[in-house]
Amino acid sequence: MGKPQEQRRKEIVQATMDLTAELGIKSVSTQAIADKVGIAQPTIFRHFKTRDDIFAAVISWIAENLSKAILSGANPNDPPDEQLRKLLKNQLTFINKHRAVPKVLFSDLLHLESPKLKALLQEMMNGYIKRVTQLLQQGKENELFRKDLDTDQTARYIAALIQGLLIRWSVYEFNFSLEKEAEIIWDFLQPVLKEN
Amino acid sequence: MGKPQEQRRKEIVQATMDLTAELGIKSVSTQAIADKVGIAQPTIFRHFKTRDDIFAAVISWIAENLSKAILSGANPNDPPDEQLRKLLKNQLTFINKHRAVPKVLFSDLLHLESPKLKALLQEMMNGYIKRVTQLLQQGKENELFRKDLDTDQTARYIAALIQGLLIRWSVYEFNFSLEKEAEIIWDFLQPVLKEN
DNA sequence: AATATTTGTGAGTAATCAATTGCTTTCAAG
DNA sequence: CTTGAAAGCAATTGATTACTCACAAATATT
Repeated sequence: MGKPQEQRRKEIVQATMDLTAELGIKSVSTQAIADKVGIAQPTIFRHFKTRDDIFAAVISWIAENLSKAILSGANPNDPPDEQLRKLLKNQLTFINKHRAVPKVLFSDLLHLESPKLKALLQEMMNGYIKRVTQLLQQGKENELFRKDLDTDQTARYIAALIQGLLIRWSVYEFNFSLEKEAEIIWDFLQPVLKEN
Repeated sequence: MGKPQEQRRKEIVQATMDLTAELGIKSVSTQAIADKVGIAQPTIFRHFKTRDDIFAAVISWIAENLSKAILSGANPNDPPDEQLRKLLKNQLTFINKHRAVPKVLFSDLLHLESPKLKALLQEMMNGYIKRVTQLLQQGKENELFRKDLDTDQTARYIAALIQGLLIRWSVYEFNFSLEKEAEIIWDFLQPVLKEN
């Protein structure tokens, strides 16, 4: 017998993410994954029923760890604007380390293909927007943000801004630091959030 | 003999865009295109050397017509802020009519695959950012926009914002009007562009 | 030690798809 | 009316790929 179920599954997910970052999703065949892990191709199917299931596991991994990263160091005693700043920072720091994220998020997967995967992604994005909306709302209540701020709309645009940024990052071969960009985006957002 | 070269090419490009909007790029096979046009699959290759060449033609078509749409009704006598508003409006109105645009723009194509296609896309995006930067610069000079506006940075973020918006539009099955969203985005941007 | 279960593999299957080939039809130019 | 080129097609090819199957080896259970 080889390695125990759980460890192999993690290895496969990790290999899939590495390959995705390098090659793009389309080129990640079960053969390529098997080669990377160092097992035979049919062995993949001992651990995952289908190829889509592998990507489902990848998306779950990302959702889980991104969520952790965003919450880590979130101090409820901080004022909401500081919490939001940290959220953006933590988010981009995490993605900076995982180049597969934009490739998975903005692949053809997402534009139809598997409804199951699409649902997973939508759920993740909804959670993100919900959290940002919450912080914006709190900031409004504490009079840190402008009174007429449309929290829902703004949260969606912040999410859109980040997504667009990730696309550029991915298209231009990760040739700038996402982490640094967090500061710049935060500055960019100030006039939107705060009174004059 | 069938239809003349140029007309068939256009038909193939159009069919490809229609199918892409419906099914996503991955499902657009040369067979599917041929069926839609009403010719045999090998006939496709009388008009295009490879499948990638078809998508190159699609991207060129988009680049050309998006550029036209953006410039159409651009009155150089308008103040720069009004020109920018119209640019966003025209851009989103155009894309609203062509659902293939986000699918092509944010497909796996873009995340490596064909370097030729990637170069085409980058060129298109660069042209867009250049134009926006120009208008921001003019607005600054006319004191319509804040003095400390980083035109380059802001142009990139406006582009990112639009890209993120297109992703949401595509993911949520085009269930809101992009054209209406143009106004909302414009309002959102006001505090960024203008002095308090 | 005997047995059952899990993990592993080599060989293969079936499907998909872009692209080729050889031949036919259509049409315009001379 | 002939001829040559463009446009068309049926049949096929070659490559890729997710997934299966029959069997072997390793490990856990009794």
